[in-house]
Amino acid sequence: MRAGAPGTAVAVDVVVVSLDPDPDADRPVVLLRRRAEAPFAGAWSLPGSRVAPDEDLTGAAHRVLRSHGGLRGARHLEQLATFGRPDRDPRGRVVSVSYLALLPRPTAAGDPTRWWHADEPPELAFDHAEILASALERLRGKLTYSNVAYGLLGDAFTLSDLQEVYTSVLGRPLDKRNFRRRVLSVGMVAEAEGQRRGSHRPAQLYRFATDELVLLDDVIVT
Amino acid sequence: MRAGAPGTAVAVDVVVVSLDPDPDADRPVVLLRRRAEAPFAGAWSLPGSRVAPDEDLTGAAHRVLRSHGGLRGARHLEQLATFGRPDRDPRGRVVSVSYLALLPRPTAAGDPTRWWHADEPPELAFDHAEILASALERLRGKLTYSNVAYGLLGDAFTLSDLQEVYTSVLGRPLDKRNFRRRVLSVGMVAEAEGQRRGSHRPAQLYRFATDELVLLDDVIVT
DNA sequence: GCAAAAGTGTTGAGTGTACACCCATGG
DNA sequence: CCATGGGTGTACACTCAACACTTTTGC
Repeated sequence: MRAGAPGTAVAVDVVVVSLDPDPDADRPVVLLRRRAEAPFAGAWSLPGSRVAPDEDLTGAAHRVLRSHGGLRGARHLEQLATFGRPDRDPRGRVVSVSYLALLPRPTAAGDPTRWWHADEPPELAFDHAEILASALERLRGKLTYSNVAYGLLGDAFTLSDLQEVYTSVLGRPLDKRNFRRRVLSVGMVAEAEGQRRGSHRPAQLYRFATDELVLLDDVIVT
Repeated sequence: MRAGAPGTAVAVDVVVVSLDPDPDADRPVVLLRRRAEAPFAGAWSLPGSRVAPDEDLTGAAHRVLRSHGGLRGARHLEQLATFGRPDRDPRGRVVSVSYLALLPRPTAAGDPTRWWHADEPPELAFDHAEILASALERLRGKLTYSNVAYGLLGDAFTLSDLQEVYTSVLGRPLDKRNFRRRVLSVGMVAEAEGQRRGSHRPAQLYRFATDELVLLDDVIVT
């Protein structure tokens, strides 16, 4: 592929983030793909693709998600930044538009992809370590002043689930009473029908007031 | 130019923002270029350029600033977003990486460029109206939680100058005492040597504590 | 009855907001 | 002495942060 094509190519790379399903892990995970060929053979990279000539950038990002099997579950996709150092790809000039995708649970990932803890990634190809870092920073920032958390939760969830999203991504504990008061008072979530049962007191289910990104006037956590 | 070149081209477009020097205007201004040729002949566009094969994206943005005469005075340059609708340029596929540049005063602009009030731009070519709008939104946001204002002020300025930057860009008045207390308490500025004199009490000069972008823990204005 | 997670209020400290007058200079 | 912008302090309302125990269920 790309045998000596001249000029500048445009690609998208997608940082696909979810949460470790182990309830005790409390860590975000990211989908990476092992590279079989040079350059960076054996290293891991973000899933990505060249942008087709008549394809929208967002469309290309969606295609990358689709091409990884079960990644239909993405509930949020946003553009991050564009990386264009001339030497970032040794094969030639490739400008990379990066995207952040969020999904509620890691889908089954077969070779050559795997989920990694986002805070301890393996050796990454190209400038993908930089892209990953900026994605995580953006996500942490947006949690505090928007409802992006919807990208990491299903349609119905408990307030403990929601709090777990926050503690996992931010990497620190939050006070339960203050957290609940806050998310309810800013109107981010509303009660849904039903409860979740377990070997303990049932928990009220909630849903997001809206499934679109909303920037909040107030901040959830400081 | 660009006679039938296939594939995807990459360009940068720069939203150059400053403040109307008329002290009563209190409005941000933006540099636009009148298009002589099709497409969009007669319309106005953001200054921009194709990215050269061995050129960094940031380098291309700097080159665009340099190529417009006196624009050496830019004190801030940051990437905004990348626009890539396949049909955004009728001549062929061009992906545009947009940048925001700030400078303290509008420099002399000769044909075919002119400064326009940013809130009442003329008819714009391509998707440049969208790019301009997102630039202004980003600037307003960053004023509140960072020291970007340094991009719109010289090395020494009075606190009234600084407040004028805020009221111009945000488009609303701010309480003088609260504003001063805030910018001083977050350590954004420090006293400089000297005063500015006029037909009134002299004003203490200040400078920014740092000339690099700093995200603040606290917010200047709500 | 035990384990496990859900759910719930109050208080004190600190911060944000509103507000009006005197000061120093140039002309 | 007048006009112009520069500079300053306080009181009140509100918000934020810290904190521990009871409830409901499954087993």
